[in-house]
Amino acid sequence: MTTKKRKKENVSLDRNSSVPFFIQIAETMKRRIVSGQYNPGKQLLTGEELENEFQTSNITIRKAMEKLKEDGFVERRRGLGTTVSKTDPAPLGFELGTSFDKLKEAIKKLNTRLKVLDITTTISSEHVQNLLSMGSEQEIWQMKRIRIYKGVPVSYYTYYSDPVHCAGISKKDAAKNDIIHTIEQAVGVKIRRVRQILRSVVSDLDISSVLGIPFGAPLFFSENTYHSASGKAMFLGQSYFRGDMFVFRTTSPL
Amino acid sequence: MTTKKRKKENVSLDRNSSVPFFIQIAETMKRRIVSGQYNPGKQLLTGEELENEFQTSNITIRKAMEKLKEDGFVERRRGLGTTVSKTDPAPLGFELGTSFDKLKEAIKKLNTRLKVLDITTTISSEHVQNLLSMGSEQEIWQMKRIRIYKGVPVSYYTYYSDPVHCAGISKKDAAKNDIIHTIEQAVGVKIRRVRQILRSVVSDLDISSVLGIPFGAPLFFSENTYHSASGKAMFLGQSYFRGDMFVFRTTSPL
DNA sequence: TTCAATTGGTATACAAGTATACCTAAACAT
DNA sequence: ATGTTTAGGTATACTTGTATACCAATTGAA
Repeated sequence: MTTKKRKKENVSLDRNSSVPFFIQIAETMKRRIVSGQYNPGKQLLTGEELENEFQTSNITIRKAMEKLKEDGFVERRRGLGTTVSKTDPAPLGFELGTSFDKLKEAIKKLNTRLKVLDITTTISSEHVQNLLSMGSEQEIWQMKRIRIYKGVPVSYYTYYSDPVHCAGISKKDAAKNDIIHTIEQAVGVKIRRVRQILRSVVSDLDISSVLGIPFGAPLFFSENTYHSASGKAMFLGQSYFRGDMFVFRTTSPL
Repeated sequence: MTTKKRKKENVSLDRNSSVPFFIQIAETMKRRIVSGQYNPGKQLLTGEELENEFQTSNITIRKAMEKLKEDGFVERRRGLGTTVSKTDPAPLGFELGTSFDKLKEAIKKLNTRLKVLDITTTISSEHVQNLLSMGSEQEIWQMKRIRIYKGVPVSYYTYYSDPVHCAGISKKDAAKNDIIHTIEQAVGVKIRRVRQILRSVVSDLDISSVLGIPFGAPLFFSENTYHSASGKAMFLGQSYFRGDMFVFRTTSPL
């Protein structure tokens, strides 16, 4: 064996993961390619080097590269090697502002429609009860809807509020873009402050089913509480945004 | 067969996923539990119901429930059923503001230290070159570092800039919290505007290795460009934040 | 032509995930 | 006591992912 290539060797497979090695490798290489770590025009990355880097076998590497080939990221030719073909980063996306008012404004501009999935009143979780300062055995009004862009669901919303005010909200009302306005009118109180938290999470089967995305796909999770002037939380919204379709953008003067 | 329980049946396994069914189910149930969809005190969710809901077999459901049991979310007793035990949501976390200045401020308050992984100059990707308006064959200065909290890496940063200004930046300088200040001094220009985009992504092997998290774990990816008064991008930062440890929070008056 | 490099493939072996079908054990109500 | 409900388990069979150790085919250079 000739010592021609330096070892890299700080990356290793996740042997606790249930995700097959060849998928782990394919995804990792995909990100390296789209982030420009390999010269797109030509050459690079031989099977043997990859076997060494990821400490795995012929077959596993070949399966990984087959997947990259299927997905159109590389071409492979006997005797020549593997060449990077496409280097496209993300496909399409919506850009949203991070502060609530900008988010709302940005979302209005999108050419999307809303579909109400259901409106119910149930006993809800402690977490929701606490956020809305409601009693533990009290029923709560709950509305679920999705946002659809070109026939594709892109985000999923659940809203909670006091049933005594919201019982009269119709499916038609609930399908309107400006849900806060609808609620304000139902509750009879002006919303003066919104508290928003934003998390990065992955999709489980419930969300995958609604949004039609794979299990484990990245998501933004946003939880908003809407407060009256007196500071009381009137209304709670939980939203999931497809990570492959949404980007939050801000420009800050320093 | 008695028709005692209504069908739910809109959720289905992701049969294209490489993640085993029992993991998909366990993760889905975990989220249902922590989001309070099952009464924590007692009862609920029998094996047969789950077999029906997820359209799978005895063994698969049992493996899923074993996993939930291992993770401490349920207890199972023969003849009685499965009871929800803990309902803890997320463990610990940092709260960051979404706008850049708030983020910077929030991060300073954290009791963390920075470790510089390496400083190099290389040919970088088209994407980085474009953002910094540099020539395609031009070398670029690159610095990688991680933020460590109680011995655990929590975020991973890569910075790019023009090598003619940054060549003199030492590892010690690079380990300082206020990297913008360091760069400003090196480049000799005041930064006046920051453009930030925030994405939700999942970890690949490269990031998993650095942050010590599982493959597929959720992450925030933030890309910041730092502009001078003239509008020129002087500096580029790419950051990954552990999704299980960071929350972005804003409060907006309406 | 010959050789080295590189992708592609075969054979064998083992482990894990899953399905089907059936059986066992504990708890409780009647 | 008996039966129902529910978790736990067995047996068999199939598929997929992976490792090891080979071999085959293509390309280009010496």
